[in-house]
Amino acid sequence: MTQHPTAEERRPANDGPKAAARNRAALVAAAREVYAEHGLDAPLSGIARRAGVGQGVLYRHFPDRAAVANAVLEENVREVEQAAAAATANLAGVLGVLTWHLTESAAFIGLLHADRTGGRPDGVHAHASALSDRVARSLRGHLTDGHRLGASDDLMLAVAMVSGAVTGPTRGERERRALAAWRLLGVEVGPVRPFGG
Amino acid sequence: MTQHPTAEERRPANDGPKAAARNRAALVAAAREVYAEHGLDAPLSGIARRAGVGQGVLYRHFPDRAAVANAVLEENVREVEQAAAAATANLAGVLGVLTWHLTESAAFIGLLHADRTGGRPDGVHAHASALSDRVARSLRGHLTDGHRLGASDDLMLAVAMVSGAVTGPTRGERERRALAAWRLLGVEVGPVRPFGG
Amino acid sequence: MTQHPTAEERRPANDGPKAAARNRAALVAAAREVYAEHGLDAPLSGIARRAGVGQGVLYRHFPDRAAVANAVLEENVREVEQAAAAATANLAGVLGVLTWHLTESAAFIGLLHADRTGGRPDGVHAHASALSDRVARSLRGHLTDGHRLGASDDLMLAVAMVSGAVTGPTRGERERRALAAWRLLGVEVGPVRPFGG
Amino acid sequence: MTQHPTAEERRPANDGPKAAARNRAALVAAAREVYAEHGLDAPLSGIARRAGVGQGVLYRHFPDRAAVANAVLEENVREVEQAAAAATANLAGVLGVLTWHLTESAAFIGLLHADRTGGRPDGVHAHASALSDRVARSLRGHLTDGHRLGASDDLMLAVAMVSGAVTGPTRGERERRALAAWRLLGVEVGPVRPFGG
DNA sequence: AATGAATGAGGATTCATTCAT
DNA sequence: GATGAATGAATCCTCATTCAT
Repeated sequence: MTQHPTAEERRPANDGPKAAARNRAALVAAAREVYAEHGLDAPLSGIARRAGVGQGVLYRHFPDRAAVANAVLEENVREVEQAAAAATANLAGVLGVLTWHLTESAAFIGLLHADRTGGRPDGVHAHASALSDRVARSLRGHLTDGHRLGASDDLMLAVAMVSGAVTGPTRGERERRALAAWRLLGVEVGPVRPFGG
Repeated sequence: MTQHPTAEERRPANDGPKAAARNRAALVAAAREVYAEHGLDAPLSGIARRAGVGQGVLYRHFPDRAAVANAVLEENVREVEQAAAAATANLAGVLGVLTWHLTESAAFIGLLHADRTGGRPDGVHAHASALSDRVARSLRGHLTDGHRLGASDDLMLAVAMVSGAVTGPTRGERERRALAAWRLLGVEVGPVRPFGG
Repeated sequence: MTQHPTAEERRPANDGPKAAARNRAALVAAAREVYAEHGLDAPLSGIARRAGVGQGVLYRHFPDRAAVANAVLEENVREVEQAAAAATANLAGVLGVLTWHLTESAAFIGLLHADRTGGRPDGVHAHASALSDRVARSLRGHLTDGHRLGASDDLMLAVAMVSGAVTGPTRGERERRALAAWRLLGVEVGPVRPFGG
Repeated sequence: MTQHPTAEERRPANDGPKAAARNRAALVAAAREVYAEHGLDAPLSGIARRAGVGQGVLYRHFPDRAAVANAVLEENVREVEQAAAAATANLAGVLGVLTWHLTESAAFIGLLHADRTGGRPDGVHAHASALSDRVARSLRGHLTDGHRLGASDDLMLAVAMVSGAVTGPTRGERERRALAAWRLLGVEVGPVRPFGG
């Protein structure tokens, strides 16, 4: 009679190095969802659980809770940068992509509020400032002479304002409010969609 | 089993019932400061400490953490209402007072983001929605025909946008950014000052 | 904001998952002792301390204080059921085992007082009622025709009465009083001993 | 225009020494109710509130929580003593009065469990032992030769057993169970009623 | 490389008790 | 003599983080 391990005995699969990347992606995705549902202060354990991994894995990939938030934001910023770098890019189009991230990602909202003094986990703030700069750089490149938001500072201020407009409402409301906000600012915005979407 | 204070020693002064009102005011003031420094999730113990009272006093005056936040917001809203009710009030003047509160009170920032779904302590949200309505009512009364923000909804959206503009920066920066934000919106705003100030 | 362990120092041993079962058992045993010494309302922290584990471990194994008490009672009831299920079981023998548990386990005393309305932590009561039923079922099976406690209700009432007789006295006294109580009831009881003991 | 204090300004009536006795009685009555509803560990503040007096008054009359419980028990015992001292008293009658107190007073239940080691506020236990002795003395005087519970110890054991029988059930159930318990013990009990009732 | 148990500090909340008025 | 606010210790409970396996 051969013996085979029962389900209870079988150790969780260790898929080797391949799994590492997969786990990291799952964690970032889970974090994005959890942040959307429970805010940036949500327990890390919930993120690990939703990602389907142990707590240890989270710590293997991210040294602390700030690193998790940064990873989520990093993704958003990178997409905006890619949109800005595209051959056919123009300001309206990039703002459309940016607006999409504002409406889809609760964590991204407030990114542009980088100098904030309180309430955010340490480390998030520091990195956020750098990310905010990257967004500013991406937009600045497409700012044409004579644009209503002539100064780069005005442009980022406007982004912060739109961000304020979508803070709070449920996801469904956000796009409507974002577009209304841009309209109040007299700025033309391209279709609200992810880069390449 | 139950408690045994262990402290048969001295006991800090008990200023009697007279102190009640004073303590409540001290708590609200302390909360305002703590919120500004550490955000709405700051430990209640810190608020009590800064107010110079025991933890129990805080709970005597406010049943839960939402009640503390509500008390702080209530003060802000009341001032805006008073400004709106003044005989000589006009929209620009009321917005000036409103803007002052946005720049001075971190807790007030985001009040107009009432429908937010996550991350805020329960109960804050519910009351915030009502407070937001009171602000809307106060402003609406002074909205003149043909104003750039003709619809009341646009007006509150604009307030939320300015709120976004001042979220994050240190206090010194806020007034400058708030005024810049109103300028981008093409809205005239009176002097930024407290009601009666 | 959140936690900062402050303790970059040493850290007690973590015996790994193997310890889980051991810890749970240690907690139940510790709870039994603590209940005996300080009653059902004793602080959970004391139970964790006596079990030699951190507070968190207690909460990992038992969601709330009711669950701890239930786990302790569960053990008592299971032993009675096993005694009743034994091939050679008869009423006197089962009552002997039951009596042993009454005299040894302060938490078990009062289990049969299930409908109590006040003073017990919520949840204990609910489960206690079910446990009481299991005891009743175990005894009923051995109730012979013409027994002095002919009705099953009378039998459980008698158990409650004996329980009352042993409530309070120190452990040494309990067995004596329990036997005296059964004698007053005119019921024959086998040797007072644990099942299999 | 004469002035009269508004309701807000009027200080609570100070009815002088007369009120003292009234307050004490109100506190004991309130304690009895609160104990029945929430158990012996109920907050003292609730007792004061239900008595309609400030917390300070409670502490004026009773030095600590044990004193409150003792005062409640004292009343019960005194009634039993009075029943025992009555000219026409006999054992059945006194047991009827005793039983009434068992069924009516949650605090009285368990009094006869005097040697209990844990869970009760310190000081209750000590006094309870003395009270228990007074009950024993009251009953002993009416124990006739040849009674089923010939020894005084048996008599008090029986009382403890009946006490166990009524611990837990809702008030409505208690009298029924108490009578059933006495029946199982083969003891005749007079009408269950307060002394003089 | 993953798991998930354990630790333990921190923050919330509740009362017993004191005391100025 | 009464009131009820204040104090603050104790307990509950929740996570961030570590680490044996």
